[in-house]
Amino acid sequence: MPKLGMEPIRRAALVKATIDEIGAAGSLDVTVSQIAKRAGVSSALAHHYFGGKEQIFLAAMRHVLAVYAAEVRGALGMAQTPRARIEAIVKAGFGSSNFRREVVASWLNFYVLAQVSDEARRLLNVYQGRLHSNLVYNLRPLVGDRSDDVANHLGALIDGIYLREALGTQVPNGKKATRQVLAAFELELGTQA
Amino acid sequence: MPKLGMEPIRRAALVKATIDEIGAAGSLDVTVSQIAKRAGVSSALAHHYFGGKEQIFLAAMRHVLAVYAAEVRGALGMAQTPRARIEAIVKAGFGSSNFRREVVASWLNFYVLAQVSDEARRLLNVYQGRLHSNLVYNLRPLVGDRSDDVANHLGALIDGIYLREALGTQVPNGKKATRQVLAAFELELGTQA
Amino acid sequence: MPKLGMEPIRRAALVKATIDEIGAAGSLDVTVSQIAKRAGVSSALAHHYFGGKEQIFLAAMRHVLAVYAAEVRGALGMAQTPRARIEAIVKAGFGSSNFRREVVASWLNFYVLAQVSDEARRLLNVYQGRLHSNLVYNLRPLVGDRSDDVANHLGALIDGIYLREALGTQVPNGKKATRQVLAAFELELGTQA
Amino acid sequence: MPKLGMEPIRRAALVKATIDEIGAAGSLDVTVSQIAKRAGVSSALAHHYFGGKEQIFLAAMRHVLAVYAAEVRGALGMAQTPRARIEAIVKAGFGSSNFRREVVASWLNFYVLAQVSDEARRLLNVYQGRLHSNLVYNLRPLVGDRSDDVANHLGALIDGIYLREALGTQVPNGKKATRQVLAAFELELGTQA
DNA sequence: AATGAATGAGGATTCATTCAT
DNA sequence: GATGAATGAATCCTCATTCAT
Repeated sequence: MPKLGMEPIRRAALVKATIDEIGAAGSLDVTVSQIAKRAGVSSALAHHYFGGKEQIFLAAMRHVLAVYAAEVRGALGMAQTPRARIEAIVKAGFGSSNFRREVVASWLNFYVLAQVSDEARRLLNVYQGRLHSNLVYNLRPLVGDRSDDVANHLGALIDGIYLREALGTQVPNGKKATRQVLAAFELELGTQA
Repeated sequence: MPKLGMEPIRRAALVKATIDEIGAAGSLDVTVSQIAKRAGVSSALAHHYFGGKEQIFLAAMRHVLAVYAAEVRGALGMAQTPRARIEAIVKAGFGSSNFRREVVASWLNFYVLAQVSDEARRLLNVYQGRLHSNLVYNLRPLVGDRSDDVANHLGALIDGIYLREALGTQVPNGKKATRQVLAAFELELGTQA
Repeated sequence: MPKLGMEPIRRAALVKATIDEIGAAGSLDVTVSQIAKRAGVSSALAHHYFGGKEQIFLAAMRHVLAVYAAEVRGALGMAQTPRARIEAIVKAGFGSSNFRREVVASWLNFYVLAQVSDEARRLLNVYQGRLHSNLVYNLRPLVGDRSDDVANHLGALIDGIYLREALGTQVPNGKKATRQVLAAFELELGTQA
Repeated sequence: MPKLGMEPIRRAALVKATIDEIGAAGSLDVTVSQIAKRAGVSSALAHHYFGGKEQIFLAAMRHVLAVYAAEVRGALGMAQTPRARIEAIVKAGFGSSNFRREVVASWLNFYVLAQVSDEARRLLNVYQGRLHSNLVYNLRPLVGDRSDDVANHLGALIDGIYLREALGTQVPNGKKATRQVLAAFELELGTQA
């Protein structure tokens, strides 16, 4: 029983299904049919709405990045001091939702996609740029001129620790990850005195 | 006219071809035929020697990790002090050979593979463990008890910076990357005083 | 906001769009969606009006034949003598409108369709029969008993020359084509003397 | 049980199957799978040897044209005088083999293909050029300067009559077709006197 | 040791057609 | 009267893999 205005609903369902399917496979080796079936529609419809497989992936990537950005924004909103905001950004990155199978898989595969797809690389750089800006802005009152360098340090450290936690043999430990980054942060602050 | 003792030569050629092909594609979406053609043999031979596609990938992964390990070993051999050895390890990771298209592609794709393939994850953990040991061992004289934490800090930072350089919009800059990690190292040393 | 009496307008638009689309593709490999989009309606409507793809094609074929028949009729109306009427028929066949991309494509594809579709073959034979009758009728005063043979000669020659002009490497030249057929006509007349 | 040197055998079988399949369908709406099945191989093999559907069609077209050319050559070889050679060319064109379902279908569809595919148009023009040369050459001793015009007349007439016989309601009649063209030939000769 | 031959399984994509609104 | 929604069935093409030689 076809209704009107189904498009946004279907698109959302397909994006969700794509992320889940990538999570289940661990890679982008996912067929449009699998995605469509998980979303409860035909593969033809997926093509109808997105135009092709690559665009489905990009939509999924956009979604993951948007969710992450929203989490960071939410965390920032509650923090009052620069220092608290830095901590909020770090914590947000290591929230348990970011260690869910499908989110990890999405990130890793987006890294791969970014090598080849201009649009994917662009999206990734936008996200990294925003994170960097946030850090720089809040670091300025604390470390002044060094805020750019420190932001690079913390930003890269977040990525590196995320990678290790995500691919380690043990269950990812967000708390420990957060602690590690904040320790580096304290270190940088200590040099100010 | 088949020669004797061709096996190791063929295997090496196929591994090399696999890495190059992954580099050219940016992903593991490479066909055995492409690999075989690049190696100058038939695809049937590739199967004959490796048994299947996954095993070809694992052999390639082993090769990349081995080359990296050799570079580190080589760099360590020339360094006399713990501090020099730490620096050598960092520098080795950011040598220009590690930023070659195909090496970057290999690493990123091995991360992806590691989610799914037990053998791949094992290989990755072995490499990370060895790197960690090296760091811990050489950090001990410098930071004592904290050597494990510091090694985690530096190890993750190396990975994170590598990722950002590899996927940035600019040409990767190994010198800058090295400087960034060593700055963090100095920071950690500074706390000793 | 549907209007009343839209049906004939829609049908005409769809027939026109079909012919144009066949012209653009050069073949019957055109989708109902393409046709419908060109006509500015939904593909569902095209089905609604015509019942299916084949019927859309047949309607287009009928249209092309009807236009051609009308051109011939128009030309005949102005000619006063049998000889002038023969010339008019020939000229009408090689008018520039008949060498438009989409008209050529229509004819060639109708030949193909005529092998398979009974209705298409019937339409084609009706057209050929009418042309033949016209020729025979007007040839009678000029060549008497031989009018049937001469009509076959001229009719086939028209088709053959049309084919060659339409598919040649050069831009079709209706004047030259006309001259060639009329030369054959004169030849046939000459034998009377 | 794979043998060596199968390629030419498979190619020939696939070309034959293509022509037959086009004949059965009456159009180029034939799937690679149908063709392959008729040739007794997998569709994958068809792609392997030809690269794609269009190339299969072109190979089939080349074959049909080559067969026709061979028939003309054969007929020409036995004729001693220019006049006999003209007659041989005409007769060859209307031999019963050329009215076989699949040959007719091939020709009609190649006309269609020639509008779109450069290679197809080229092939068709080569064939027409060769026919024309043959006619011109043998007409020269008979009609002198007019040989080019007469060749055009006869060539186009052959095509036109072929078309009408092939698409008529009655069984094609090669004898009658031949007679018709030769009558036009006599007409042209008569003007010489 | 090495390969040409061959294929089954699948995968992205297209499309005519249907249907509820 | 008209359409957006939806799909089943195909179609081209690819590819890992097998096998006889």
